Amino acid sequence: MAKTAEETIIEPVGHIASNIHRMFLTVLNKYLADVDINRFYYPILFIESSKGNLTQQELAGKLGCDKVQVVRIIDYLSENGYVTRVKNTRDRRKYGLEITEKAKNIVPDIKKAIQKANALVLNNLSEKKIADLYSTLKIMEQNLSSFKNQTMP
Amino acid sequence: MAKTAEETIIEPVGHIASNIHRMFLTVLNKYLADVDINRFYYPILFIESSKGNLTQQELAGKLGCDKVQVVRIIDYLSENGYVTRVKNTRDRRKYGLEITEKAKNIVPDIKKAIQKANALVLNNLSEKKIADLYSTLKIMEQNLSSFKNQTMP
DNA sequence: TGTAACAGTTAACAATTGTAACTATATTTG
DNA sequence: CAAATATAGTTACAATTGTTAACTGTTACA
Repeated sequence: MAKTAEETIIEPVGHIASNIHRMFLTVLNKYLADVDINRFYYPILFIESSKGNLTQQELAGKLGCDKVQVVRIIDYLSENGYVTRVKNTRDRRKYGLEITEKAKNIVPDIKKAIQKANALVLNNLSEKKIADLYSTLKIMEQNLSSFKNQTMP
Repeated sequence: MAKTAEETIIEPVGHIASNIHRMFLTVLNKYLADVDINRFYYPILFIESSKGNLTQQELAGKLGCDKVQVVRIIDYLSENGYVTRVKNTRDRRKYGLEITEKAKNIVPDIKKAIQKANALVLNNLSEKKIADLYSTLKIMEQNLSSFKNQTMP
């Protein structure tokens, strides 16, 4: 069946993932060409749905990135008028993230664009294949993040 | 079954892909910590298996990136003594890419590391799930690249 | 011969990421 | 309570990547 390791070049999963990621962003950007930002659409949805009760650390957890990257995301979104930082009065180290009216107006567009881009990339795949894909990707993320939290074996 | 779009935040496939890519590279680098390069392992395998009959353009096609990025890859690999450019005598615009002895020595390590990283990220997944994943990812890549070659619909 | 196409390079700039060191605030603990 | 420690967020730096345009040298072809 399968060739042995010596004969076949196994494509690293990360390499495929990288290509898909890059192309996906290009598609999403074309669908959202009218919006005056060109990235970080997805964090806006989290901030919107959390109704102000979301700190930057929590957002980092949801996005699977580190807190420095979140600072960059929030800087970018607030510079462009989509998000504001609101000091948490109980714990003044924290900020609650809130979206602006400007952001609320484009949330439906973002959702539609993500759906449309997802539909494009998942074209020619059955419902079952798509469900399997998501569950498989989630398992992969877990495998990798549990490795990250280990010392080397 | 599934919630409607208004209720659920659909995670963009590209976002998942990005996280997997980033974590995968970290894993691969840890497995190859002894090697004095920290990226572009995968291109080495292509160059090795092509026995000198591979131009930079062809490599770009195989890797799914553009020729400028290939220049950077080959610059990096040749500066570190893993690859040499050999002028094609028939078409003197082209170079044949060849790997050095130093590279040949680490090819098995690279293959093992990629296998190991793949095995890690694909842990807890059956053979069938893995095969499905690869075929699904390939379909996704095709969907995206056919979009790229279109004018906007 | 002249013109277009191709392979590869260079340069410039924006975007992205990783890391470490830093400020300010809160919590723990002796 | 004071000192040590932890947490939330920021800043700064370095390396990488993406993208585009302009460029050299070579080949194909009309």
